Amino acid sequence: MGTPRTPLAAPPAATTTISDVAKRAGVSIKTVSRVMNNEPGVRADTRAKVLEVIAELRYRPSQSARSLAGARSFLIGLLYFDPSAAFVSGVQQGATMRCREAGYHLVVESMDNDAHDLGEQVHRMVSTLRPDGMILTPPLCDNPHVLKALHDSATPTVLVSPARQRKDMPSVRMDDVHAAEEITNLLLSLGHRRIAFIRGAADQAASALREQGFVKAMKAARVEVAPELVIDGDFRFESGVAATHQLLKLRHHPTAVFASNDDMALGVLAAAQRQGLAIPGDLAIAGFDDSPASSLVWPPLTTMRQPTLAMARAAVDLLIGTPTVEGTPGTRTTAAIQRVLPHELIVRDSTSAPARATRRPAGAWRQEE
Amino acid sequence: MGTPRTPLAAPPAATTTISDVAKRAGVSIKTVSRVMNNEPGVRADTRAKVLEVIAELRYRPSQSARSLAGARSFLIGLLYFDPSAAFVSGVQQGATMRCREAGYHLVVESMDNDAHDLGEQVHRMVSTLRPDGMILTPPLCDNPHVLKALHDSATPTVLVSPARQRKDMPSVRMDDVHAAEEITNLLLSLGHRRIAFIRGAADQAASALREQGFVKAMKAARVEVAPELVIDGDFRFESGVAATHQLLKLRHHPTAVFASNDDMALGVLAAAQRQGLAIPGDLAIAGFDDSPASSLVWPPLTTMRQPTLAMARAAVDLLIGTPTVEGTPGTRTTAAIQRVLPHELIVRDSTSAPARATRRPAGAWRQEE
DNA sequence: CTGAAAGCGCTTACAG
DNA sequence: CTGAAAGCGCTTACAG
Repeated sequence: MGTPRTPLAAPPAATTTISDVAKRAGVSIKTVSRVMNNEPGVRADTRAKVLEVIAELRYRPSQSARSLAGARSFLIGLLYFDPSAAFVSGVQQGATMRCREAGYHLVVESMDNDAHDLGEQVHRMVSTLRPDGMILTPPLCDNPHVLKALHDSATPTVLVSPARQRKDMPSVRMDDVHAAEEITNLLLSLGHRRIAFIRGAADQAASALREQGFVKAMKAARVEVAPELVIDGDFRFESGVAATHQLLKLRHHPTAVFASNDDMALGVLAAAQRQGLAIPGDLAIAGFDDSPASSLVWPPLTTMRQPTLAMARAAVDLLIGTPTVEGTPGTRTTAAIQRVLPHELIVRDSTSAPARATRRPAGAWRQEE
Repeated sequence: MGTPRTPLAAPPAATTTISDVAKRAGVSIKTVSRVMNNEPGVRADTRAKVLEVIAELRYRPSQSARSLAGARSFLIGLLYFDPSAAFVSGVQQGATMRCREAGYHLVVESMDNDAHDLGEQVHRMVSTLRPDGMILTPPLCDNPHVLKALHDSATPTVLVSPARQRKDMPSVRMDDVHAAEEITNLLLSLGHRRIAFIRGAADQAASALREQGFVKAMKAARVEVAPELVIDGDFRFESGVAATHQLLKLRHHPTAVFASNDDMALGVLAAAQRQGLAIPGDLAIAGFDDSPASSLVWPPLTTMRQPTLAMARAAVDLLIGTPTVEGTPGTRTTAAIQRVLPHELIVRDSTSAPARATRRPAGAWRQEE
């Protein structure tokens, strides 16, 4: 070791190693290692002494050394595409918190789902970092190249909200069908009968599930699902706007709209207000996601909160083998584990009973363009 | 070294090491190391041969081994608080991309700015991970405990948009004053004279700078800054709503509002529309941030795009010593480097000239509450 | 231009 | 219950 260039007069930057602790505690490095890893077979007083020295010296084992010598790297990888999604933010937030609690660290990598060498990129990351596990979010969790690279390298992987369940990888998800039913039931219970539904992007798994929930609830209530009220969308604001124009052209308007996500619901809100409709009186609107923007408009949107934080924490637990809250042993079994976490209906001001009595001709509210 | 059994046929799951490459290429591991690290002093054909074998074997050096043996860990840490902020998303996105390009990895850690043991948490992360550098975002980049822990451990650190410049840590920022001037000038050029300004949170550096820019532009245009039109806010939606109520109580309404950030501008928009004002005709609104929500409302907000991605990339470059685009050598000098990156004015539909001609009494538009 | 040796700071078998 | 030895896969000085 050369002369470490000391930045200021303060502390000598020389790092404390396991040997320093061993020497000071009067034990071998193996014993210190045992204490660090909570292994059994150390006398209580020896353990206490070692712990004391560790605290005194502020010793922290080197992740690199542990990783190189042992079987664990204490690194969890999170792969994502589409950075803007509030969904990914939540997952990351939950994962980073759980990782810290467990002494792990989260390495985040943003990858282009359409990159030609995506598999190679994943292989590179995994082989250089040797993470103890990987967490994949949509749409990466359904990308065959990503999945193959991870499978080939035998990296433990957890999928968050995947479209398809896999035999070899556990997954964590919410119940989209049931959640969509709940929203629909809310609308029904408020007295709505002509309820429009705006579909999500066709290539995303959640889209079909949410529509399924909508239809299920409508049927259960014996309310007709009018074909002209079920409109294609793509999860984007603009498609919500377009869908609204289409809906308002109908002779018989809907009194409520359930959009498959908040961005589209926001589009409905904007377009409807622009046409002079009072929300929720003339048109009740519900979204899905509880995105940040959903509470930054007036009226704030009724929506469904996804358990993103909880899903992420569960994913980490599955990876590091921590028993979860419910007592599910987080063992690395080959059986396809699938954890379903509870969602939460967020009722805000964009939904109310249809204002039949106080209904006015739409023209009275129309502003000039 | 025992009998070198050459495994060829079946794909041995054992990871490829530098020795495998060396053997196959007929050179020493040191030469492979040289090639990997782009060190000079390797004959061109030797280098080519090694590179060929590396590709053939899909060899990737172990981050742990490199880190343990050498001076670099190839890990960059990103510390953040307030996960919801679109700002942090952008920074992370830029950092993760730049890291991958440079062969580094981004370790993300979310920390509570008010944690009592924050300094200890930072120390722990740094001493166990030995990152080659850390990136701090507000408000962590101004937290004395964080700064002290990083300084003490001699970890190269770059601050993104800090309130105060430090001698020992370079920073990356945008020009808030100038950006605010630009927005104000846009409003002025549209013909507005009674322009309201909503302040940001008092404890954040950007707040004062943006107000400064507003005042500067107004003075330069010789337009009075009416005291009753400058209102306190805290960067949150609700404060935008409150400010609007206050402004609309005035006998002499403003024709335009410049809110210090988008969340507040969204509050202004919601409150104004609720009062029956036409936006932008009755009231032009401008925000700051180009948040996702800013384009998910009607009318979409005129705002200022922060160079978050570029700031993050610049931060990484400063840390890993890559020459930046502009040719600034990213050396680890002790001099306080301060990079200022260009912002971008985003003009959308929430701003227009004041509709004096078509002005109607506000009462005509007021809806019942 | 190239390589043999030492060692980074831990954990993994083993012994006792 | 505890420890001495070997080795993980690289890079750092050194030699030549």
